[in-house]
Amino acid sequence: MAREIRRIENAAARQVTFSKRRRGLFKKAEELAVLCDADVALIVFSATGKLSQFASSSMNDIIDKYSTHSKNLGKSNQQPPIDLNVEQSKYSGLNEQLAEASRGLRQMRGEELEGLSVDELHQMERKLEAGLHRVLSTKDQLFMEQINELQQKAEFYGFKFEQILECWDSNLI
Amino acid sequence: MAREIRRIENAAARQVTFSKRRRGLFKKAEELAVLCDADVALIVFSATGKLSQFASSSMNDIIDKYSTHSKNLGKSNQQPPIDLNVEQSKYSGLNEQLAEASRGLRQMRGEELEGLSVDELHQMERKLEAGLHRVLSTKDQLFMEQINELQQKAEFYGFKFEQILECWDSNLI
DNA sequence: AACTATTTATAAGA
DNA sequence: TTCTTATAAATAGTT
Repeated sequence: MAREIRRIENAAARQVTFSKRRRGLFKKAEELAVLCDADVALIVFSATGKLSQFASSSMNDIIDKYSTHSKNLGKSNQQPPIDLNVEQSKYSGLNEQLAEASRGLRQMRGEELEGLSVDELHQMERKLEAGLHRVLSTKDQLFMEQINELQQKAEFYGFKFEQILECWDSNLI
Repeated sequence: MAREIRRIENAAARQVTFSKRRRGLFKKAEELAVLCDADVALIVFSATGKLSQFASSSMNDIIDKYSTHSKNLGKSNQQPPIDLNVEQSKYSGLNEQLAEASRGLRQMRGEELEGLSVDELHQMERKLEAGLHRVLSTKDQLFMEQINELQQKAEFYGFKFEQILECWDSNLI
């Protein structure tokens, strides 16, 4: 049953549909970006105000490019004080790598199984497991690196900030 | 006919796919906005630089809302003082969850396969895949949350730091 | 969350 | 580009 495209009145149903469709939408946004080499930014606020976002490169870059393109002399008064664009682009690169790895697993799985012997199936299982572990550890490592970097950044600025406040309190400045 | 999600090398095919999928993506973006009362902004630059956009309300409003949301720096010291221990404990909780999920997958795999029919093996493959995807997305989400938090923290302190340096330079303090 | 019946999207070919 | 059609993917309704 095709559903009419108008606001779902029942709040619970609306929430369920939101979850399902949001996932689908983000997936397709990423697919478009990868398949067609497009630059895609997607921002979604739920009815309750929760933000989800996707950007194939850096969200800030895309928004800037958009602002220029649409001749919008507008504000965009925000430019990150520290270099967070670097973090973001690094992160989307990570997404690509993960997509790649997952694709590999999917391919490995996708081969026709009907013709194979039990032994061959067993081997395939092993390959699958090996692939899974490679994916998980690659991913772990990348995430870890990024988290460490951000943590250091937070620590650094946090430290500087505290330091300055201390001086301030002591009337050193 | 499933197509691998990687850049389409043939330019003509890429263009055709871009047209088709872009249409689909915009349609779904609008449907999500209407059905679920969400605020949605979608910006797409083709590989050749052409802009397409959709916004369920005003693009500028959504971008502003996004900017505020993703870097809520403006107001005074409302950000929690830096507490990296919290981050770390959260992170180790995450590791536990992952270990758990992986164990589940391994168990699922570990059953004796010799006695099973090809059909049953097929089913097992499907379960494995489903499990893998659940693991990956749970993990993604948790990492994502953590990264966002750290990013905001880094942004906040970075911003404060810059602000203070500016005052300093202007001899305001 | 998981499953299934349908609908929708889309890849390939014309 | 647009149309057609076979197939894959998304999702509405249900459990």
